[in-house]
Amino acid sequence: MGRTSDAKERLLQSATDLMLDQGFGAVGVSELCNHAGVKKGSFYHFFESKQALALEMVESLRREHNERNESVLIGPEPPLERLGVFLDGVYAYHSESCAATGKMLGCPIGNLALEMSTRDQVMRLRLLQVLEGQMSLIEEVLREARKSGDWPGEMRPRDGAEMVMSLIEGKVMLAKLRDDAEPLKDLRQLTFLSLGLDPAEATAA
Amino acid sequence: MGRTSDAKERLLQSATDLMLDQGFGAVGVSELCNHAGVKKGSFYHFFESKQALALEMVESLRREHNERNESVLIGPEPPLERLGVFLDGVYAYHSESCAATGKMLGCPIGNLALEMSTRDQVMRLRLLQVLEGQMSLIEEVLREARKSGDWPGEMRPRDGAEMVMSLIEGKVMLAKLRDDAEPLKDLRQLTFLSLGLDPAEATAA
DNA sequence: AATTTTCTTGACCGATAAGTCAAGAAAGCG
DNA sequence: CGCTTTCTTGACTTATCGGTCAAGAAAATT
Repeated sequence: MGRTSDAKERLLQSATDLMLDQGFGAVGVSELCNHAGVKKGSFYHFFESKQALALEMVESLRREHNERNESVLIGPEPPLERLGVFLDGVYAYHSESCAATGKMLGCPIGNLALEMSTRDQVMRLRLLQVLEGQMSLIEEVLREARKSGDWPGEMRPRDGAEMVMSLIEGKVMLAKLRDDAEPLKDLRQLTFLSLGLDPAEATAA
Repeated sequence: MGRTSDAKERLLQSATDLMLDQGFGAVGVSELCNHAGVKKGSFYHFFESKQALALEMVESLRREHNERNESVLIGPEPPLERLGVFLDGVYAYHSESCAATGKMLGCPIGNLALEMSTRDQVMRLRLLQVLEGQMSLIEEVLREARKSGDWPGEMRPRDGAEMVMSLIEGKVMLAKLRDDAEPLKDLRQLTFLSLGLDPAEATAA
């Protein structure tokens, strides 16, 4: 019933394009509308506020993120191999987006987190959810690696997952500050070393 | 010659108070002036732009940061003990500022880095300088630890320093997303484990 | 005391911010 | 076809943004 439109999808796409680069605050509603080829009135037909748009954007980021991560981190392969592929994927992602845009954009979640989480509790909790979801996947991988004997030591899988996540976010921040994705190239090796694993051996396992 | 004033210092102080909480973009010049008890005309007498103010703020952050870090990371104590004290200091800092403000503000440098570094190259390079300075100190500590035999293994001090820094920034981000400084409590232990050290033993060393 | 320099004040600028609204156009449905 | 619902349009509001300016007040210098 009624007219159909893909304006909402275009707005969400423009939001990810612009806000992941410049941040939430630096992108105006008008700018967003221009980029999407939509008039401001239509914007407020689909979203009750700029914040609401951002929340939907995060939700779609979460879905996308989660889908990709699950497809990599869950599977029949040995757990540490899955983790390695995941870590290489982080480098590949940033390397490609860096080459495509000419800028090192950084982590979509991390960027929004540091910009907004002291000012917007709803947003903070959503972003936390995304990160916790990702950590849970890593935790499960580490749990399996412990069980299969691939990951010796006494570090708890939960703590290990937090460590891996922190290492990723920290390194991505460094890469962004250097405007260069190359610092992420050794993410796999660095992470494996931090977990107390021999990278060469763990990859072969 | 001419009138004297501490308005500039008050403005810089207000800037750290407000921008470290809300970010650069979210704090207006007027808000800044109100907080400092200074009229806008005076603001532009001392700073040629809002960006210039922010750059001076970063410079003062750098000095303060560096002073504190040098006093902890350089000294006659065993290198790993110094590193341990430094890491505990990170927790202490955030724990106190969190208790004082009721909010987990996160890393001053990291916050500005993710907000501004894709939009302002000058700011990006300044912030990078601060982080590189901090990493150099850690690198030197690791170099000494390697030399004295306290830190075995083949990880290069430079890579170790990057790892430690990434771990800190990543964990601080997580703490900020959780609005709680407690995740930083085990920063020392976690870092030592990542470096391939037994935390208990390294502390005793 | 007179001069000169520095700082302060408050009114003001154009631009842009997020958000509103009423009227019209397009499509789906009976 | 004709009705109804959904989407689009563009003009509009109010507030705030970063920044300017000219004139005056205060202090240091001579």
